[in-house]
Amino acid sequence: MRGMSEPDTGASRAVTLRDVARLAGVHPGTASRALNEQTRPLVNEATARRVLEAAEQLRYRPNPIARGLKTNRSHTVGVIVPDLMNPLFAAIVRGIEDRLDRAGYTLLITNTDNDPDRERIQFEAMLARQVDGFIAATAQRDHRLITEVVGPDAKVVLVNRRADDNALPAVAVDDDRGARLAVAHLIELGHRRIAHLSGPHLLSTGLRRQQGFLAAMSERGSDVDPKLLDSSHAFTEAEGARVCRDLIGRGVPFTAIVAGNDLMALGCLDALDEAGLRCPQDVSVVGFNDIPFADRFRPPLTTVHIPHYQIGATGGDLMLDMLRGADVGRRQILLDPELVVRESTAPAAS
Amino acid sequence: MRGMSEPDTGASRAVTLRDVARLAGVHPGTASRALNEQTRPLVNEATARRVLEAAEQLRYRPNPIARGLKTNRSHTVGVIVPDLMNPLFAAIVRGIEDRLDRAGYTLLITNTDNDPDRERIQFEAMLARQVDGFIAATAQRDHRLITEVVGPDAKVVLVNRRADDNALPAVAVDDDRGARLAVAHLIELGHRRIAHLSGPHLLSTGLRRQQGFLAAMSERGSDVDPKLLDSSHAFTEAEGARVCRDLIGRGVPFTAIVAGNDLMALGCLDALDEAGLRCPQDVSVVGFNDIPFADRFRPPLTTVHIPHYQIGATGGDLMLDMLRGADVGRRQILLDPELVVRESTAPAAS
DNA sequence: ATGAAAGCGCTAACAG
DNA sequence: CTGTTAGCGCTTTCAT
Repeated sequence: MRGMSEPDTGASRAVTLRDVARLAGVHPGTASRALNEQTRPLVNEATARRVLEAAEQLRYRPNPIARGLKTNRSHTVGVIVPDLMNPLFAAIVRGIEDRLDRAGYTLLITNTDNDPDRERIQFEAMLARQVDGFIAATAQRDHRLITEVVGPDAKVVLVNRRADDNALPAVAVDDDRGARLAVAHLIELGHRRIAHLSGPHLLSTGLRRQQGFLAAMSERGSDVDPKLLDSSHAFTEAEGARVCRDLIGRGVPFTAIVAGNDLMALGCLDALDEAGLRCPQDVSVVGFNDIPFADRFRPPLTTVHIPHYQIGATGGDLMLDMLRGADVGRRQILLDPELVVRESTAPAAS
Repeated sequence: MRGMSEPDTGASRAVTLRDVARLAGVHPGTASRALNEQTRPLVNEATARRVLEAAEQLRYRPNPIARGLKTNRSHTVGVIVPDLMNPLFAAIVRGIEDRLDRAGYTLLITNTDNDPDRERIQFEAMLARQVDGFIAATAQRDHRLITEVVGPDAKVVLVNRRADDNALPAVAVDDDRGARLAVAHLIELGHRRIAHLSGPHLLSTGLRRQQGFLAAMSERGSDVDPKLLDSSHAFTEAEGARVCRDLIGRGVPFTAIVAGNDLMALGCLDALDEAGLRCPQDVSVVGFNDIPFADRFRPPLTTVHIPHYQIGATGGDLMLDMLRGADVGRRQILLDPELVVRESTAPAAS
């Protein structure tokens, strides 16, 4: 009868706790206690050693699935980002991974492409998979979507985003300060007619940067022509190009643009180019985020640097705190942005 | 006694199959059958409907952990890449994710930074987590590391890499053809003294591209000066710069470089710049991969385009085939590269 | 200090 | 067609 095809999962039956226990000549319960850091003190030292050795010898690997079923913890954390192909989020995820991995957690990573439906589905899928917590970089300012799906007392931390009411712990950059940095730089270069093309106002990074921009401009006595203000539907090159084309089409003069982020800045460069305007000779452009390769672009992009990796790492730490049962409340960790001056900005053409 | 702090996993006890069964007035076994596509035909239609409704009403979400423990399948696939921050791999992962997600699989993604120790650890961790299969973009030409760790009959597919003996199913690009495309282009531009700075020869992409380069050169009657050949320790900007500096330092004249990949090409640009050589006026540079933003670089990079997303998607499909029990054997799927001419190449200075 | 036994949530073999 | 039973691999009372 052999040769009958079995389900064949590919693995030659894994060694289980019982195998270890048998080899060590103890009861599985004892083996479990010996193998577990926490409970090891409960067991005779010599016995423990025997169990450890048996485990070693059999190359025993505990099955976290089984453990999770019992303990109701999966040692898994869900990470939800708009798009991994955006180098900003890739970097943030690396930061998260490094911290969580070290603590024995595995990541479930997923992209939403900023589609709320997809986001909801992904949250639910992760919930079903029993993740112990969520780290989200997709959140809208109004975090109801998340809260509704995962419930009020799920462990959630936001990265590179904040909720309006600060109800969710978050690690982000001080967008207001970042925008001010950009404005200050342009003003120093002699620019007065500065446009701001912001990201979607549903996102904290879209709205707050605009608020910072507006505040900085008014504090420096520069009125902002509303015609020099617009916001995109997404933080993408295509959307950056679109709003920039609109801006140019309005015929209102301007000598500089503060873009919602680097990708939008890239779109602006395209639109300017199409219109025969050169950067920085005719129009200066400032981005936001300082994504990898920003220094390689043509021209190298002046932009507001944010500590990508650090945002992720700090977010990971925050999640670990929560996972350990700490009450982080509605902690908001704001990291500092920094202006990086490169070649997409120049003195205003007078 | 209430108020005693319990483990508090954050979730208010999830609704289980028993709850559904109770509400529908059936035995949990029946509920299970009704809920499962596969086994639904086994149960009375009316009963099934009742169960489905109960499930709906309670917002029941099956617990895949528990299911997995029983069925010995986790519906999870491990994805191992060198570095998600490399836009090439981010794109490949998106391709994988789209296919697998659609089929109900969840991804465990991890980076190795090309560290074999880390790679081994990650494979083991995923194995412990009971993944149903592995998709690896990290594999060395000698795949022993993988095979040793996961065993001979684990389900593995390689993406953007191949094993020397073709023992592992793989989705990759025809590196040989890609390299030939690059050489043909340069020769047409009048270049004769062409250098090749390849990636690590431990990786198929490092070696095969070099072989293609060599073959193309000799077929076209151009001898290759061994002094114009070198290989790096990693596919990175830093390594590209290093080998290019070495190349320049050797004092052997050359007018063009075929770089192991785009990142190395970027490093070459840096090294050329340091040496006061301009690209493309003095030296032409061709990359490989056509990573996102390659068209934005200074100068826009002439490079061999490969279908990133498609590699991932096809790899995902291949994995799904295996997961469904198909015998894919040692199938090697080779996708076609395409030369994209931009501004980092120009006619040879005579 | 250790063994016994129950059970996490689910599926599957077996009855009926 | 449906209920019963057992058990996936592990942890955790409860005894002893």
